[in-house]
Amino acid sequence: MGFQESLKAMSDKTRREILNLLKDGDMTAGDIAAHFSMTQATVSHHLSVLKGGGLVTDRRDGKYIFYELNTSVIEEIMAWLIELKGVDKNEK
Amino acid sequence: MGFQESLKAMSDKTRREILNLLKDGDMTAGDIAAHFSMTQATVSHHLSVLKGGGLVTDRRDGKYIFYELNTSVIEEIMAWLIELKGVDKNEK
DNA sequence: ATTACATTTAGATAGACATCTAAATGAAGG
DNA sequence: CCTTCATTTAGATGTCTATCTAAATGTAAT
Repeated sequence: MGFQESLKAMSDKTRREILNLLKDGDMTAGDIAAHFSMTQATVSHHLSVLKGGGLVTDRRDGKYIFYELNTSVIEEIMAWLIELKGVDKNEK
Repeated sequence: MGFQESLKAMSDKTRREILNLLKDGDMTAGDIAAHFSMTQATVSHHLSVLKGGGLVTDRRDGKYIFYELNTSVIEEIMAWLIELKGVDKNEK
């Protein structure tokens, strides 16, 4: 699980929408899938890509599997972007 | 040119390396290509994807074409990430 | 004009990916 | 245990993408 996988995971529209959903609190796989018009299997695939990129974690609670945003990876990406923008070259 | 294209552009390792190169100042297509072991044509393709995502701009100067980082798109992405991290749910 | 140099475009190919249907796993309740 | 519900896994398919070689474009210098 590295940068590559995290950014690949974020680069899909459906997956970004999943992240936006999760922003407001944990959700079950079923509830997440209900927000989309694609198959549950497809959404499950997207969830596993997000998990592979470290952007979400999952936990089982009885019959349900809850997904949760993992913000630490988001911070890593932000750190890279800040570094990329860098100190303005004209400032020195 | 939208979010989708910007993030897709960033989600490739080679292209991220190009962005990192450009961080330290503008470069010609040839100089950029020289940093990689792939064909100049392939690097040119990556540059056009980065351009499509608004992450770089290009300008011709005589024989050479210079590429330059465009930081405004980077800021847009950062804004989304900040929004995504959001106010900590436990804080309310 | 002709040659040389810098870069892109065209066309092809192999591998990756989003999506689907159908089958498998795993947990809870009768 | 057997059924039902929640979710994932397997296998297939069409589309997208990274890469290559070869050809085209654009610019400068002779």
